[in-house]
Amino acid sequence: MKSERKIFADYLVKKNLRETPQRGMILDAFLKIEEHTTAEQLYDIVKKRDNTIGQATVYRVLKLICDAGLAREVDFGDGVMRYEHCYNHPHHDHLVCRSCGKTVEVVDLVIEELQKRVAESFGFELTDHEMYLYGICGNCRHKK
Amino acid sequence: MKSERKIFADYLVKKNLRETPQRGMILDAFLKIEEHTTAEQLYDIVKKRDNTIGQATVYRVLKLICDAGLAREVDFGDGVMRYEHCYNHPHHDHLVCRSCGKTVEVVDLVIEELQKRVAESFGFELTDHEMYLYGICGNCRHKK
DNA sequence: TTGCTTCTGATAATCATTATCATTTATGCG
DNA sequence: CGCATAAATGATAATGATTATCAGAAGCAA
Ligand SMILES: [Mn+2]
Ligand SMILES: [Mn+2]
Ligand SMILES: [Zn+2]
Ligand SMILES: [Zn+2]
Repeated sequence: MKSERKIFADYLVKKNLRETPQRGMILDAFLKIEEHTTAEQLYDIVKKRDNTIGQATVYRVLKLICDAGLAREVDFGDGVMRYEHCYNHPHHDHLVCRSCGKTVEVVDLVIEELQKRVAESFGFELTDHEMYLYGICGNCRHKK
Repeated sequence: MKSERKIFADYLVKKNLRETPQRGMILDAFLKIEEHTTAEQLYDIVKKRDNTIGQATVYRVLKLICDAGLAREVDFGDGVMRYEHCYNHPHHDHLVCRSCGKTVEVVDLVIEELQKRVAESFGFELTDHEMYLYGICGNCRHKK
């Protein structure tokens, strides 16, 4: 938490951007949330502290947070972008229940290695990837 | 080609929907395209044959074609949905060049198997998945 | 202060997709 | 064949998340 603020401050300095109350408040609110969050949800939270804040600013700061390496976009394909923590949250993929929407963060090093190899076999140098596994969770299966 | 039309016709009958000139024309145009195509691109093609056709109809028929199992949505994350053939085109994932946009269709049975296992290890029954590998293709690498 | 630049919030614009609705077209029946 | 009913179409408006615009506020440098 301390170091995230430091990273963000350093990023602003490096980019010749200013540290403002809004930027600080939005960053703090984002860091407190452990779930995957939309700009709208973050806006609602920040508004409670300062109801003069504009949602355009939330979108703008969220972009800065991503650029600073503290957040990552997650796209579950429902038309709304979500954001998750990046710092001290190493790369992972997502397992999503088609029935209740529950998500689990997963990582499989063998898959990651094979992805690299597949890319290379076609002459590509892999830079990143997206993998979403969809299914029915145990809970939902037992209900039916 | 013949069998795709048959599948679509059967699907319409099963769902009590009518076979119309527009539906036939849009399906034919879609089947002729081998690339990943947007609704807009398909609309432009169909319009050349019948400039009275509406793009809402293209969207509607594209949805029918998907439901009939002849097309699949592909989301490269650029805000536009693309469609690809499904019939006689077994499941595959996509390798996309971040520089030139070139796409390669790939499939790795080991990865597919591991995906199933990862899901099961969390109590999920895997129904489907999305995997996009992003990188720099050989061409683009040599240019730089 | 005084300029100058950056930030912000309100608002309008964008853009792919969906919804609405009046009109057209197909179908089933007497 | 008319007529009633239902489905399909095309034009158009609406949607909704995100982005652009722009006038005013706030910070900074001299
Ligand atoms: Mn996550
Ligand atoms: Mn494909
Ligand atoms: Zn579930
Ligand atoms: Zn390339």
